[in-house]
Amino acid sequence: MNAPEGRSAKAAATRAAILASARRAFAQHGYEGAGLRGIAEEAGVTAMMVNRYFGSKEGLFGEVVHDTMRDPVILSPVNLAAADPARAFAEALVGLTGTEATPLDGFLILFRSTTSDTAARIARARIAEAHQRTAEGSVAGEHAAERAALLLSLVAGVQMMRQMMQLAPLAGADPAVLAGLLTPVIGLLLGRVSAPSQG
Amino acid sequence: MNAPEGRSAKAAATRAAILASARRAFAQHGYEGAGLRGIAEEAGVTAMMVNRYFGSKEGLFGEVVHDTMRDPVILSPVNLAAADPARAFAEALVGLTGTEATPLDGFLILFRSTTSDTAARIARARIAEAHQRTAEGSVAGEHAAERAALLLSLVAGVQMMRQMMQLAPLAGADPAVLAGLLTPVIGLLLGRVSAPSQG
DNA sequence: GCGTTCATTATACACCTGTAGACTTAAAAG
DNA sequence: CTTTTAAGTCTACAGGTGTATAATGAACGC
Repeated sequence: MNAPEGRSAKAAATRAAILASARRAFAQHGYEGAGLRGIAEEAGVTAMMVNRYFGSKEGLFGEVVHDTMRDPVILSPVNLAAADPARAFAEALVGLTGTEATPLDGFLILFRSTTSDTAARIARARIAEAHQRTAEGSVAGEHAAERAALLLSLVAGVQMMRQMMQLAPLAGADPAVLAGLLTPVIGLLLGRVSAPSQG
Repeated sequence: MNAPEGRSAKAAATRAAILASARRAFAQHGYEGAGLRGIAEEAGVTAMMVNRYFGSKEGLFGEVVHDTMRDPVILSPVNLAAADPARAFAEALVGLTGTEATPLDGFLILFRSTTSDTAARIARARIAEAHQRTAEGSVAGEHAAERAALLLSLVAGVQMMRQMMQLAPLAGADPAVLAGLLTPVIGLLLGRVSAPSQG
């Protein structure tokens, strides 16, 4: 496909391949369930390359999490700039297909890796971070912290029921219907009342 | 503490001890993360007792899931018989402390075990089952299937953010506040409008 | 009493895990 | 060409996993 120019370019490509493979593996099998040999094989190299480029499995996981969580998780400011933030939010949540690499991949990785103490600590810190960002920037009204937490819970729950449990009405239903149902709920949690607009 | 009468009574006690230990272990570390030796040690026996009583690790997991999921998961009919179903539902959800064995332990076990293909299949079937029960028995109005799925997502999300991610506003906040915030949300999803009643 | 039965343990096996060190191989520099 | 440098692999090790088989030891029926 693309011919690398030098050895260092190839090295960077290998590193990226490992990272991509690791992201998929961690999202699917969790921290403990994913094996270095499997990750390396999917990247086309040996398991030792992981240790060469990332020091250890823990180091690789940290890099993956850092990489995936770099962009603001869900509540990107673009949603709030819309005329109807709740509807924009709902549509953004529903619109994510979940099959490809989405910003919510990070959620899967974090939740699937909570069984490991090492990964759980990282995951909790990331979630608390996202929560604080949500509470400060997106939620209005009283009990903003609680509202933000519930909003985060809803997003996480929907994503899990869809991606992990493959619940039919969420995985294969009409996105418009889901968005319509979610809009008032999210509006309630955001503290910004949105027009019902159903009928 | 309690003196067993015979050897068969002691055997039953051992079996129960293994089952209880396994439930805790699976809920905390997931299917793959939990080790038979650890489960057995916490039950005060050797790892081989697990195979003796349950055949294999997979058999043990199946028994644990069956045992935990025996009672209706969350939407017990008692909630719907209340004067304000949404509020009763919200209070029931918030009231679960999560530290002891609750009906929602099953959720944790299922979600934590989705990394294993074997366990994932069982988990999906159980969730689909709970969804159908919810959609048919508790949710009113149009798009009952989608509403039930979103309600299940909310419950699962709250429980995860609290038990797995230990998000502060959910893990340690005032239950009354959370219930007050959740009531209208749940009412919206149930399709039964509940009185605001926050004055 | 003896012999049987069954709960329980001890030992062992084959496999998998993450990782360390020595080795190979190919690209760059002289 | 030769030498050097770094990417990549091979082999191996210590520890863990689930599990099968053999041995132990105490409670039961006779």
